[in-house]
Amino acid sequence: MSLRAYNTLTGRKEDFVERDRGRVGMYVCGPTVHDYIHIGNARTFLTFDVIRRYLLYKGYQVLFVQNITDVEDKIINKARQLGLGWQEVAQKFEREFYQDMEKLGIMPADVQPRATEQIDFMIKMISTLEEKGYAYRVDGDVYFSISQFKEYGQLSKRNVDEMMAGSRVEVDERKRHPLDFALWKSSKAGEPGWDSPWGRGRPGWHIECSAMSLNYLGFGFDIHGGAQDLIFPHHENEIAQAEGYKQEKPFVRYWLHGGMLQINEEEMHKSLGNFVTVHELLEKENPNVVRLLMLGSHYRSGLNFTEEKLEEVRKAYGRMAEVVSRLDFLSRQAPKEAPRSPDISTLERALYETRPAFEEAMDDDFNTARALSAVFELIRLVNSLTQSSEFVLTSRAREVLTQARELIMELGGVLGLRFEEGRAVDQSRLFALVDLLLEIREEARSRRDWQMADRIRYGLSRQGIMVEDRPDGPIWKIKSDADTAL
RNA sequence: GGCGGCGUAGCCAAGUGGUUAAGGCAGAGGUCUGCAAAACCUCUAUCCCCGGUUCGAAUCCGGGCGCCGCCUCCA
Repeated sequence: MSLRAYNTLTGRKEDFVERDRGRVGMYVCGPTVHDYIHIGNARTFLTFDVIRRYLLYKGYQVLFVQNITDVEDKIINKARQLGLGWQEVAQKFEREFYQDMEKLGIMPADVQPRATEQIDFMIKMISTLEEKGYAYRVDGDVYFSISQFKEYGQLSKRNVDEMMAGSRVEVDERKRHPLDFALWKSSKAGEPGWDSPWGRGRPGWHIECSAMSLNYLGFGFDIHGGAQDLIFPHHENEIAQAEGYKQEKPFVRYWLHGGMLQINEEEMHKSLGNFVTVHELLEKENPNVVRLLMLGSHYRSGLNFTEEKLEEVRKAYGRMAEVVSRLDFLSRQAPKEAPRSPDISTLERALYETRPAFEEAMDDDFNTARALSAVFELIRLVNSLTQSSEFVLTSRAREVLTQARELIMELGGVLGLRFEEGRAVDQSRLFALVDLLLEIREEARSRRDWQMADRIRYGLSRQGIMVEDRPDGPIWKIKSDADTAL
């Protein structure tokens, strides 16, 4: 079964055929670093993280590029507001972005260029567009003339003239067409600026992504992603710039767009007070829960984010994590003899059926919800076997369960779910366990139950934990090469 | 006004021409059980309405009703 993906450009699911055999070039519009990223951003980034992971799982060599927009009006405004330099604002929120992404378990991009490091290439593109008649100057600004690009509107399926009628845009009289957009903006004093053929200025927002994707992935790369709100005008403009510049098409083979996230049935807005940043959400929420919530519906659908849904997903994730730790435990146990082996045939069969079901779902335009159901089905069968009263951990059963564990971990991993965090036992928990055992031992000693007391001491010493009884109570230390007391 | 999408169980959500209509959460009953927790089993859907196409429709077509997103910086 081959991979199919919904391409916004054609409006259909299409077979995925990469430009260069076995290699996929992928670009996802990154953040403007003027504030913490919000959970809407997170949804999009999680979506493309999963797509990327699945492509890797399928054996593609993926080159993943994402920009950092570190010069833009919002950053400048924020800096004014805070009385900081624009670079300081950009640097701070770029750092926060990386931290949030890491917490969300999103793989770092292979290349993550900053807009300010690509100015030369943008200037080159704009100059070429100007030479080829796609751009014109007004004062110190340079605009792209959409009338010169016949296919403008192809991605968003808009008729440029019809749009004019219902347009709410305030028309800038200096532009030849209301939808013409800035390639280069002149900078006023105190604003960031670079020297250019058009004077001191800075790039328009749309040119960045064209420049960076072209620079790192080359023309005609495979996947360009973002959320649906970027289809128009941002991605439409990117196509116009890139195809105008190269005089070729297509700029991108597959345009993938994620659906919008809402909070309590409303669009997220600071003014509505429902603006949730990843930073604050992850202060109290497990990132895997957030991810699982997003995976529960198709990436192209709208998604309503609510506290109730979060609560449901917490439980579902708890079930997944629990079965993984149960399997961890069982796979470490010594197998037992049994007169009658438990019936493992159902689970054995499921082991063969789960992966194809998972792949079929993911191959069909990355249907994570359906893929997840295959994993949950496997989990149910594991529980059904291990929790039944007749269950005995024979060596064959252990083998099958270990395979089940590996499969759950692997497929969960393709979706970016991490179970190992819940399993890590940190030192303070280990110490608390030793203390608990010593408490029990003291109770045994006070009952003069020397057998129990010795058993605990011996058991601990086998783990390298030495107990010494002193008049004022026991102390313990971990035996090491230097035999240092803790 | 233009473009796109949605309406499936109490809730969330897959499925898009023929399967017992996935899965998660919640609820009821049951099993297991020293207590607790977990888990498993069973039950709960005339697929928004009305027509049409078809041997056969949740799935395709037409109409209606309801809802949403985008069209402006926006992931």
